[in-house]
Amino acid sequence: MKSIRTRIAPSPTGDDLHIGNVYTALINYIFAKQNKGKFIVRIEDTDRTRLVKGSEERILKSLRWFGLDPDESPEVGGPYSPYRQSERLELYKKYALELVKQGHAYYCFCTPQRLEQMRKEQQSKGLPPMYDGLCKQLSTKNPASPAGRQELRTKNEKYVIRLNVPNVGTTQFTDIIRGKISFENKLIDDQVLLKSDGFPTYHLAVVVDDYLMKISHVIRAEEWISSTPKHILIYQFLGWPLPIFAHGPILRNPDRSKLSKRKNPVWASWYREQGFLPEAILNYLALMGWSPPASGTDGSEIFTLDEMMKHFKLEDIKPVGPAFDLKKLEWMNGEYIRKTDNPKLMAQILDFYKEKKLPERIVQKTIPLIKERIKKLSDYLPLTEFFFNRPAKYEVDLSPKSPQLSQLAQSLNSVENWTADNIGKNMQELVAKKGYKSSDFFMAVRIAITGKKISPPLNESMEILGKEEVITRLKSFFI
RNA sequence: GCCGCCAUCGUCUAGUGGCCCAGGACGGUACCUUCUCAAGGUACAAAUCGGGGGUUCGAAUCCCCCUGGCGGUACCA
Repeated sequence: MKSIRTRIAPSPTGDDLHIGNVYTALINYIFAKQNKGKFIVRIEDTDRTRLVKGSEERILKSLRWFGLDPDESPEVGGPYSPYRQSERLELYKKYALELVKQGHAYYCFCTPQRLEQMRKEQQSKGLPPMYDGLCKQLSTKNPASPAGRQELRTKNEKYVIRLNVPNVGTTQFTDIIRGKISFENKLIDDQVLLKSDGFPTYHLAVVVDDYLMKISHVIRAEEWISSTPKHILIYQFLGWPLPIFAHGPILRNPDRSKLSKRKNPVWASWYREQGFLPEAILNYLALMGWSPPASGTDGSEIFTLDEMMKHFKLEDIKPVGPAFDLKKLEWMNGEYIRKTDNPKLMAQILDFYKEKKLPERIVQKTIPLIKERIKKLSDYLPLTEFFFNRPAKYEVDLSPKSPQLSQLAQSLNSVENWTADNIGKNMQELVAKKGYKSSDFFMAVRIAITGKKISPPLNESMEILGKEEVITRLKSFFI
């Protein structure tokens, strides 16, 4: 069997790895790995105007954070280097010229202004905006080689190379996820292949690289469906075998438009900074358009990458564009936090707040108290701040409770063995002896100690804080 | 406009002709537990399977039309 090779091809034009790319990467990764194949990352940096500095590094870093480690990439190299398109310019040029030589592509000298004008006219006539083929006619009128057309022009004049799409027939392909899809050739535009700055467009570069890098399955998002016939034409003109295509859904905003940074957090870094765990995000993403089969699994929506690999089938992905639901992601993240063992969770929290340099001793003790109370790592500090600093303000005015707090301080002073159990017992006895209303009393204590109406369990918190500190905090209300 | 893809609870989905007057999960509501909040448990509400036609003894499941949503329509990817 032919070896399976998949790839993702992010372009470094944004802040970081886009969550939609994470989704595509996940599917490509799973599919490659379950077939003992290779997962490749290729950086598509052919748009010089939109290039964002540092973007590539952050994309690669985020991919590592998710554990979706590529077998070949600009970082780790591989047998088909380089994996950055800006370093492969000669290749694209070579094949573009070959297409020109065969008459499957031609030089175009039209200016952006003319193109804009042309489209305007077409639109006003209700026609689909497409290149009108002016330069193609000129080049065919000239019986010399199409390349000769270039010589007719002044040396410095800018040109592009366009794909010569036949105006008859149809181009079709079978998509693993969607079945047969076909397009009429006469509706396919003479796409620019090589830009005037010498860089290829996506359409040329993707075909050349996928062929040269022996990509077996092109698994990408739905937005590429309508350019696929252009790619197929290029494969055919160059006499190359077609890869297998699979177009997954694109993630949607809650309003169902294509997931965008204006309406939803999209950068991997945002999720990291919010304290989402990479495993949880991947698990959540896996559920977009796919679900574990009823047989062979317990039907749980919580599963590891390994489990997913056992059951995943590319053809089972649903083509419907799913809305991204942050609420469900948060729930799932909470599930993962609760599943994490305490030492590991402590390490994650310490790392998450590394610039704050939280004392490990206290963090360690608080873990059991907050584990089932946080959904994201960023929920930790708001809940536990009182362990590290005395409350700066109190949510309720405690002055009317001063006598009770004073009694408590006195009573607590007699506790010899400062444990949660003993503290609890001592307080219960005081409540019984004095006939306090217990919910009021404990709320007052809670606020006195933590500053807030909502807190981790009181007794345990007081144990961690220590007798001296607890009494000091109580004293501030009656001295 | 044109081309293409898609269509089951608010959301993610199960479901491939009878087991479905549609199952699960998130979210919501109520109750239990409880010194707060969570977590956990139990229950409830929530889809006339977008609409209309077929095919069939029988359709969420197959076919057609309509509608709607989305994507594409760049010297962006």
